[in-house]
Amino acid sequence: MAWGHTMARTGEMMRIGELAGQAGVSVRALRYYEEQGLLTSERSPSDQRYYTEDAVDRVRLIQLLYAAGLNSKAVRDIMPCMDSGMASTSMLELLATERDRIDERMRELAETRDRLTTVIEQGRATRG
Amino acid sequence: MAWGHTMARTGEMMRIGELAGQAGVSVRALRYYEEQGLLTSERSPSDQRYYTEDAVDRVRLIQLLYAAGLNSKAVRDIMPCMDSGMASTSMLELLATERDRIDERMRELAETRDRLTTVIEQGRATRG
DNA sequence: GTAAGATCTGACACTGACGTCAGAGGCACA
DNA sequence: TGTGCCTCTGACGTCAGTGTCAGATCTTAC
Repeated sequence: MAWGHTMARTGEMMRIGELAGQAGVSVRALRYYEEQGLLTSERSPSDQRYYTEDAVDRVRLIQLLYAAGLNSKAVRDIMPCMDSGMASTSMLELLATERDRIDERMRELAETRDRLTTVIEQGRATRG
Repeated sequence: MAWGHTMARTGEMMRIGELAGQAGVSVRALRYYEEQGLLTSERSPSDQRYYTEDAVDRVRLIQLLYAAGLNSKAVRDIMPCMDSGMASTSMLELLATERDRIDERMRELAETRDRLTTVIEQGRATRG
């Protein structure tokens, strides 16, 4: 599976279905991520996408960021620093902003959970 | 503002615009909540909605539950127990399930925040 | 009584992250 | 050389939580 000089790595690469399976997302989602500029792929001469193992972690990170309430644009903006570990001052601000947003969401979640817990305790007490 | 025997409370009531303002949501959202069975209102003879003060907290709770990732149906299902403090066994299970879901979301958020923090620290170290 | 603003009921628009389908082509195995 | 599964692009569908608009009615202030 080496289609010439365009290949980056000679290690085993996987096609989109396998990546989807390993990362626990749909094939459609992966194509969508690529469309949004969050994920890249090598293409075979017949335009089939091929990925390295690294892509699995990357996809999981994307999912984490989505789950944290970031949208495609926000994810696209911060992915470069997540990759490189390098960040300009403005990037650092962006990262800090997103982190603060996550903290805020965690506070809200904690409040909601506490309210649910209260009701649960109350209900258990009521019915012995 | 007493339109007869249908009125529940003689205390001051507010119209939809004021509730929206106090609860920090749009008028449209309030009508949607009612449509979904999450919020009720007294109606004047000319079909204008009137709310008591309690509605403010209720709307905030709805928002909290939405923010926690519950959809309309889930909110509708658990609101009765939130109101009454009473819950059947199956209701308690439902509440516990939702609480566990929230715990899981909090864990994910914590992980994401930690990863962001790592990158931030790294970036700060890199540029002094 | 009249003008201004709030509210009413539909109903269609929109956004984001996909699902789903159609029609065409690729890959592997016999 | 078929056959069965995978993948491709493109495009429309979905779902939730609204935004927005139209046209009518209500309320409030002067």
